[in-house]
Amino acid sequence: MGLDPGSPFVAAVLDIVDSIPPGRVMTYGDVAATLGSRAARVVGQTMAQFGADAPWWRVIRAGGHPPVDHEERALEYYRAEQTPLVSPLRPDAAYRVDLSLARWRP
DNA sequence: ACCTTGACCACAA
DNA sequence: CTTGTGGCCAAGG
Repeated sequence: MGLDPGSPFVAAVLDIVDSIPPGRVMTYGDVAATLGSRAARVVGQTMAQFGADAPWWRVIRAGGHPPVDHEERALEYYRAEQTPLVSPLRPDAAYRVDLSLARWRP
């Protein structure tokens, strides 16, 4: 179940993700919009199924949060790539990427 | 053709 | 911060 692996949409999404430079990010919606689409969810499905060999941590949600259930692994990449983060005000709150600095627009 | 399922999004309360 | 609502779109049943 899932997307067609041969779909042009899938290939296009992965091309864009591969083009995001280290330390920068795009939102799911940004990737879709770059393809002239509003299918942010389908971008998410694409990453879930075919994103393992792509820099998946550079595609995040519109609020700056990394993909659900991948926050810990993503953080390691952000530290290594010097991706600008927004430190939580409260220690228990989730971290976010600083989109105003890190957002990449092709 | 209808319904459900998602690494989603915007907005309101 | 949290929920809820409505919208989006491809794939599969």
